[in-house]
Order: sequence, then C-alpha cells, then structure tokens
Amino acid sequence: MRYADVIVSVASRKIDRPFRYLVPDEEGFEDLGVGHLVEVPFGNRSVPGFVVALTDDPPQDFDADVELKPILQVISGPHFDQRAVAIAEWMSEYYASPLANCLNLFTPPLGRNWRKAVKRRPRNDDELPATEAPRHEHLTAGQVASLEAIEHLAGGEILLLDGVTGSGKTEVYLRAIEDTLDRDKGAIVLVPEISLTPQTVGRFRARFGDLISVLHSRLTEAQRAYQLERLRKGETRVVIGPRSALFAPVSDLGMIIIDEEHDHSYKQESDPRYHARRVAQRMAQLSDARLILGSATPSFETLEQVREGSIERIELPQRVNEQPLPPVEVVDMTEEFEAGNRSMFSRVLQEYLEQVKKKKQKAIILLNRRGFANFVLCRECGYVPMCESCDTSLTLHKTHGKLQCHHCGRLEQIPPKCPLCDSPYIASFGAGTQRVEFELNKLFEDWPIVRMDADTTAGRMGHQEQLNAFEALETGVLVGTQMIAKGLDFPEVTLVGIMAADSSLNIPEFTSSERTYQLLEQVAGRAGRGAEEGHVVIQTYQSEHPAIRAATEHDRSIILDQDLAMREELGYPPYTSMANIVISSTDESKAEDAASFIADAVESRFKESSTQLVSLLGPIPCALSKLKGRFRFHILLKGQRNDELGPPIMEALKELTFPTDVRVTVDIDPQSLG
DNA sequence: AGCACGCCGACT
DNA sequence: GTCGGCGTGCTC
Repeated sequence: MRYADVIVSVASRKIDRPFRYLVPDEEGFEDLGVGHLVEVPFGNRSVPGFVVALTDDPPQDFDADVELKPILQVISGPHFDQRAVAIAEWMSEYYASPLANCLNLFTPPLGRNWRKAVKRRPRNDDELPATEAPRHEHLTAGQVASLEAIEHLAGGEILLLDGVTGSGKTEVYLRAIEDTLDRDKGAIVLVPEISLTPQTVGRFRARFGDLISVLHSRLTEAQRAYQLERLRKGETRVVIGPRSALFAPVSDLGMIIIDEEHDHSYKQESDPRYHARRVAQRMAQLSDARLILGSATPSFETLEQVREGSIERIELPQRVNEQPLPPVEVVDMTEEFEAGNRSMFSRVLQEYLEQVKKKKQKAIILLNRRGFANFVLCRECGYVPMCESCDTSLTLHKTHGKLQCHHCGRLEQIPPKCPLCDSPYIASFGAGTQRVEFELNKLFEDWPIVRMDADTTAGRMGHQEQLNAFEALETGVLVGTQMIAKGLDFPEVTLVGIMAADSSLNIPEFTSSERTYQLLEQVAGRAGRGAEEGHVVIQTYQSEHPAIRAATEHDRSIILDQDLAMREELGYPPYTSMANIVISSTDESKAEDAASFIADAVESRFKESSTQLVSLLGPIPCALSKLKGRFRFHILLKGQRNDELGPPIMEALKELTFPTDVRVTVDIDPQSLG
C-alpha cells in the first residue's frame, strides 16, 4: 500500500503535524505526489490538505488498513516541491506559525469552492504590452561595478545595491537576470505593489518577452494560476511581483532580487507574519541562489549587516541623467508662525507653487495623514469624539461630512454641539490631505489638483486611475499620503512640498526616525527627474532632528550612526531579536487572563530551552488597547542578537487552550508593536 | 479550528 | 422535569 503524509489546511497550532492517509489504488491517484492539494476526511467532516510526503510505511500504533482513512480526491497540483516544504517548515518554526499557513503561501487561495480546481487557462491572458526600452544608455561606473560584483557573488550570498534615486538600478537588474538566464537558471524579482505599473512591467516585458510572468493584484485567479503553471513547466523563467511572488514555482532558481528592499510592504501583517527579505535570505541559501537587494534608502538592519560583513555593498552615487539630487529647503514652522504666517503653507512653498503654476509645471505635496482634520475637540470642556469599537479619536472627513474611524471605518455624525457640556464651540485640529486640497483650491483657483490617499484609491485600479489623472494634466498638483513617495517618475514635477515632516517622528516605535528619513528622502527624489531643476521644501517643527537633517543634506550618515548607537544602548533590533505576542478578545478580562497565562507559559518554556530570554515585558495593554471591538494586550520578548524566539513560543502555545473568541497572534521581528 | 460529549443552572 | 451554557478532548 501507498500512504501520504498530509498537512490539513486548518489554521491551528494544535493539529499542526502530518496525518497519514491511504492512497487509493484507483484512477486519478497514479501521479499523486508532494505538493498536491487533496480532500481528506478529518473527524466528522472533510478538509483541504497538502501532500508533503509519500511513503510505503503505515504509521506506528495504527492497524493501518482498518483504521486509516483514504484520500477522497486529488483537487489540483502539484503546487510546490520538496524544497518548498523545507522552506515552509523553516518559516513555521521561525515565525511560530502553523505549517498549514506557511504551505498556503505556495498554493492558490482556498475559497469556499476549494473542492473544485481553478481553471488554469484564462479567457484573457492580460498580457501587458512591452514598451520600447532600448539598451543604453553606456553604463555608469556604479552599474559596471554592480554587475562585476554580482558576477562574483556565490550562491546564498547577498549584495546590496545602494543607489540614489535614478541611478539605474533597474538596468542592473535586467542585465543580471539576462546573465542568470544564460546560465539556464530562473529569477524572482520582488517589487512593492505600487511599482507594478505598466511602465516597470513594460521594461521587463521588453527585455524578456514571453520568458517572464507578471503577478499583479489585478489578475484573476485563473490568470494567476496560468502564469504559475507556465513557471512550473519552465515556459517562463522569471517572475516579477509583490512579496507573494517569492513563493512562485520558478524552476532552477538562480537569483532573487528585492527592489526597494526597505519597503514595509515586504512584511506580511497576517499569519505567517513573515518578512520577504528574511525568507529570501533563507531561500537563497537553500537554493544556492544569489540575493540582490536594492534601495536608495536601505533599511538600517541591512546597513548593519553590511557593516558586520554579512552583506556586500556597491554604491551607485550618480544619477543616470547626471542631474544632481534636488536641493532641499527646510522651513521651521514655528518661525513662520512668529512671522505672522497663519497659513498651513510656508511663504517659500507658496512662492514656489506660484512659479510652478506660472511655468505650467507640476508639483507634489505630501502630507502623511488622510481626512480633513485629525480630530475634533470641544473648546469648553475638552471632549473628543472617540470610536466606540476602537480606543481612538475620530477623524473629520469633509467629503461626506462625517467623522470616521481610521481603524475600523465606522462613520459618525459631527455633533452640532458638545454632547457633554452643550457648548457650540467644537473645533477641529490637525490637517489632513483633504484640508490641503481645500486650501490649495482657495489659494489657486482653477489649478487642477489630484488627491491620492486611501480614500481616493479604493478599488482594483484606484492607484492607476489617480496616477493617470495626474499624468494627463498639463499642469497641476498631486496631493497625497506616503503612497506618493514610492517610485513615481514624472519628469514634469519640479517641486515637492512636505507638510508636517515630523509627524511620524513622534510615533512611539524604535524605527520612527528611520521611517521618517526614508519617507522624506524618497519623496524628495520625485523632484527634478526631468531636464528642469527641481526644488524640495520640508515644513517641520523639528528642523534640527537628525532624520530631517539627513534628508535635507542627502546624507544618511547624519542619522544612521547615532540611531544604531541608540538601538544598541536601549536593546533594540538588530542588536536584539524581538517578538510580540498580541492577545485579544471582546471580553477584556478574558483577554487579560489569557495573556498572563501565556506570559507564564512562555517564560517557563524559555527557562527549559537553550534560547536565552533577555527580557519579557507584559502583558500590558497594546498602544491600540481596543480595536474593532476587541480588547488587546501584548507581551514583548527580547532575545539575544540573531537568536530565534519562534520555536520556544510555538512549543508553549501548542500546550495551551483558550476560550473561543480569544485570539493569539505571534509577530516575530515586528515592525510595529501596536 | 470545528465538533461532540458531558455535566450544572433557569425556563416552557 | 428539559434546554443549553461552555470546559475538555479528538481528529490519520
């Protein structure tokens, strides 16, 4: 008899182990192997499962042929191979996540109709056209050095392309992939989702034609399945897509490229909470593939690895068009106020805006907060309308004239008078992107403004629609949140204005300086990409802060050394490893009880393990102590540098049971402790 | 995670 | 007397 080890796709740490089934000696099961999605009986129901091994041995302690149940049907596959199982197993341990969830990354989404295979052949292939992109340009010295370094890179080794915006990193990627294909190997290219624009895709399509599969979020399930099938068969050898493209079945993987490696979209914020950079590192080792990271503002973690020698670095300090980076002017808004300016725009920004309008050019204004006003407040008694489901203040939106919760979406009427003291003096504070749009309209009549934030980009094509609208303008302004900082390339943009540049500095996270610097430097790089000189104006109340100064002077060293020194001093990553366990429930005391139970169990599990715990904080209420009607507590663990906290946490949690409604999430290497 | 079994409170 | 609360245990 043949038997199959199956991981049932049920997200629970309790049943996270293989179950062995009989493989029926029937038609349809001849080719059954690792990576197939199957339907298996489980308890008194049937569930989806993934075959992870085949064997001739019955399980111990079982009267196999009497008690074992047979696989009911083979649904689809194979979706992954033995190497993928090894990666999923590593992820499961490292991230303390059920193996079933990790294997899910390699397989099509299991909807309500999982018993039926998704058709692989789509009606329309959605092939985006190749855009003409002739091979340049001669290469710059930095590009030549990059290609040489890549050539000498051994499998599993990592290279950082540390190149300013516009330094031609994409051309290096293209040539490195050509070389990979020449060696008869495949490649994975990860980009932030926002970069999957027709322009980027067109360049790759032009160079690699039918050898590339593009995985973007607009694909239907059938289109996606078709592209994955082509990769698996080796018909396409290169895949480009967001973080999930890391799990595409590229045959004979020779190279992984992560563009804009600092980007936060590479961290998945649902289980398994993996970081694509970390998984790619492991995958490159297991596959003997080269790993290329690229960014104008590399993550401090990566730069620390450069410093300690585990990542090689090549700098590309020059732009391909030989233009300098745009000069940045900092305006201290306290001085503007002293000088009698009550407008949200500084005088210098207003002057530049007038010039841009006069010259029929384009401007970008960044304010990293959506809505009209951040919150409203009664001026007599201080009452602030709060969300009933979340422990946060409501944001004023002018478009629908209501208060909105930015965490759960709840809408409330604006109270005409204070519900506590009946005062009519309700005022709003803190401007958002809607307010900027409103003030610009007042200041510059009949100058078109395109607003780009989460409110205007809903829907599948939202981003592209707003970008197209801005592109189509002869002259105008793009107002938006951080989403406009990423990868936009409009040569007509000659001015970038950044409002409230310090707003993200005050977020209580150890990465707030790093993030602020990256955001400012990235958005500053949107100016002056054409022939015309660009200007950048940063408005702030903390003009002396290193994060602001580093972006102003285009000099990362102003912030890097002192920020890393601070992290070492205070025991933050990369000098410690960190894990955050969040426990939530609609019942506050249930959440708190479960949390202290977990804290005890985890602590004693670490005492028995070889992994040393540097500190355990909590349980304490989360910064967002109530979210979507659920009360939240968290436990923050620190371990020694590079120690893996996942395995002991997983073991502790496997032994515990909680009342229904109590949810426990483990976040290894968290980006936010909220 | 589901789902069944099983043992104690307020209702037709 | 019964419906039903959710604790405990099992799933090849």
